[in-house]
Amino acid sequence: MKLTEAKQQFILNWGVLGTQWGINRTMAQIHALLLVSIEPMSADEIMAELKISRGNTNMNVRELMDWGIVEKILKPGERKEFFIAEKDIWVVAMRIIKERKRREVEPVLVVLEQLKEVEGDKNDKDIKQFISMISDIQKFSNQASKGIDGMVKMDEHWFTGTLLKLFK
Amino acid sequence: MKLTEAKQQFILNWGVLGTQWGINRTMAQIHALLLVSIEPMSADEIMAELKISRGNTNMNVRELMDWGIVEKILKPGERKEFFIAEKDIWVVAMRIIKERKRREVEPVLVVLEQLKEVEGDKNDKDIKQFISMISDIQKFSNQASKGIDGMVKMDEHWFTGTLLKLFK
DNA sequence: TAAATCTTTCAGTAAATTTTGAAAGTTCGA
DNA sequence: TCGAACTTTCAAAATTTACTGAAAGATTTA
Repeated sequence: MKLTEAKQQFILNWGVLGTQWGINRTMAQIHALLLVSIEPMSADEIMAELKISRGNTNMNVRELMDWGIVEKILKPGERKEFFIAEKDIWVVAMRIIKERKRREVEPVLVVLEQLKEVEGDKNDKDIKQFISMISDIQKFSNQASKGIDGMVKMDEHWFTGTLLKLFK
Repeated sequence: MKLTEAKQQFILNWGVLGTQWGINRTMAQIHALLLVSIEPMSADEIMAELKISRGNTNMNVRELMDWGIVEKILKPGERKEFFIAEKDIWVVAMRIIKERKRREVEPVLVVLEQLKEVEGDKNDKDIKQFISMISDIQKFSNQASKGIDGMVKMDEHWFTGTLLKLFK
């Protein structure tokens, strides 16, 4: 398999994985494309490579920047904007996890906290079991958070150097 | 807030969270409903509660059973089938994580392994960076796996007893 | 300040996913 | 072996989500 083809395969697979985890296909593909691209890419190049529209490109690149895993850079003497992805996979993963937690999980936790204040006799069997269920979810969430924090700290230099870091 | 209302809120929120993580809304809602229901529920009861069709109910309950977090039970003398959810949140979470890994992540890892066998000079800058990117993803994936396994073992009795366990 | 070049927005369209409901399938008791 | 009670299937419809492309907005340079 040629390098170009391998990169395409990578992009395609990354797109599918994204879809399954609630991330839109194009966004995941642009991310993959930038991950395997040494040079920063312009919107036009991304459009051409993935065969998508300008609007689509713009929206998803912006979203990737919101997630903090893609950056806009300007080349001296060039009018166009170029984009690069954070190449350190560990950093990428942690940003994604933190962001998803903040955006999606935490709002639910706020609601759960409220739900615990359900009216009625706290000794009532039904109410007891409901509160206990909610508490367990909260406990789980806390444990998971701690686990992840542990992972963040886990040997910060676990990965061997790569050429990719040229862009850091 | 009344218990009934609180349960509804829980179900709704669980549904939204599911959607964001690539799980269909109804499936997440049925799961939530069974989580907060003390008694096993029949398809008819689920349909009525969530206002969904028989077909939809059937498909999603089956899917939940495939994930190993909902079980079918038969009541003696009853023709209908009833369903209960695994109530231990820790067990639920671990099943989901393991299943998603198996179904969604591992197939990608297989592809990645293949992609490392890209043709060409392994000293070529482009090829080097591509392989190194793939390797980093593999390494990350391994570390995460280990981290999760660690969590599984982490104090297996972290949670205090709940009435929910009556159904275990 | 006008024109050229590039970016952003968003209404309309397209694609993907989910849901329905009726028909077919199954099981069981009489 | 019939039919009542229930479950499963799946084509079509509904809904949700993503994408396009043209127009408006911004920025730079001449």
